[in-house]
Amino acid sequence: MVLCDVPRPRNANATRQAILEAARERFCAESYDDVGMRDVARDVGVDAALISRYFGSKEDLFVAVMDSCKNGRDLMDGSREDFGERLAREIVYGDMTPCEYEDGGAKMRGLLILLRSIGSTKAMDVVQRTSNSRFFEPLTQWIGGEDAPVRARMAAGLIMGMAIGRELSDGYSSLDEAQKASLAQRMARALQGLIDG
Amino acid sequence: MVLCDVPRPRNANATRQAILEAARERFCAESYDDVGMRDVARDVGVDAALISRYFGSKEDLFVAVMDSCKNGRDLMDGSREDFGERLAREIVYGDMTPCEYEDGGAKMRGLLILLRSIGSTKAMDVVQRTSNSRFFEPLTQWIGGEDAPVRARMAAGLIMGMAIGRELSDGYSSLDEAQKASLAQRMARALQGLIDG
DNA sequence: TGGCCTTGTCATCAGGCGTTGACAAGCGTC
DNA sequence: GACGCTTGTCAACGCCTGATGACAAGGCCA
Repeated sequence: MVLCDVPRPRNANATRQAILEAARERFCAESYDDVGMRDVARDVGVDAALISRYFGSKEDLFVAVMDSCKNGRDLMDGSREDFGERLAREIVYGDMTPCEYEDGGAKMRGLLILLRSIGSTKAMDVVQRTSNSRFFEPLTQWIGGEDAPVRARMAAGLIMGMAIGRELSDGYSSLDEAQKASLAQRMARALQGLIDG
Repeated sequence: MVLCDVPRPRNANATRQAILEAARERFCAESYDDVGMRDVARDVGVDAALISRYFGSKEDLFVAVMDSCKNGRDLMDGSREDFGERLAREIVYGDMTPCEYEDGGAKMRGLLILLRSIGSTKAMDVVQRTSNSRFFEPLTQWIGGEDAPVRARMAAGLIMGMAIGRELSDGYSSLDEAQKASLAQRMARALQGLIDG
């Protein structure tokens, strides 16, 4: 989103990194199909051809973006006791759209990117692979114990579904504050129940 | 998917209907962006230009498809007591892909189409409008009682999330039969709990 | 049978996409 | 200061998309 009129110093690593971050923002806000190489290039202030040269193809860029995200595992940062509340708060109240580096909502970013491109045929392979290796499997392992795979699926389903529901209803804008609080509480309880067994 | 080598009898209504059904199958299996007018036309055995003439634009066709689906409300067909079990069974065991008319999985079709195109910027307006008027609002009304909007969001989230999780993990193929049963049971209980209060 | 409205086809358009290879400009090194 | 590698730009390609308007052919009615 930041255009530089003063020419960027010639630095391959920095440019590559800038492309990666711009792409991450784009994939965070739009689906795989809707993100264009030219869009990303414009954000960085660079020619689209450069992206092809640095990353190979659009799909490779997408993979690189996914790899650069602190996927899944971050959801499990913090104590086990308030997992439900943390997640619920993040989804109901957190701002997932701005997508700034290391900031609020950053934890959800990898997941958000997956959800955005979930429908795209072209990205499906990557999405499936990534969601398994970066989301389902770590969550299953983290939950542990009896019936962990099943409980992880349920938790993941609830998390994804609520995140999508939020997108669909524009940040749960039709709910008032009390209702949002109630939603967060219900979600927290449901998630925590799945974690605790 | 059915190609007719013998020329279709000239019948505007029938052709229009055939286009609508072919489009419904396509939108059921692919995202808005991935479905091409030429694909739909080929399925029907007709020229793509005809679709434009009958339906106006691709977006209009998408709207017509959504209108033609028995959305949302169908999820609430049947008794209130086994809502959770019905839905859970549909999602965990039902085949949502074949997408045949009036057959198993048909109830989920409208929802499936929404989920498929959830990431597309071009379809977002229609998706948001439809998911509200055909899914969230009826569900809220059907649940009724105290806190209905919140409980409806939770239920919708769980349904959508589990449906997506299913797509992501290829029909929960990594789970064995016992685990699938456990998943269905957990989901049924969670949903029913939301319905009952 | 001849006319005419309806139904469907065909060629084509403008625009967008990802990608490519040839060229320009910066910058360190000898 | 000139060479040469790196970094970035530019123009173009081939392909695909949704949409349009001119045209062919079926089918009904007089």
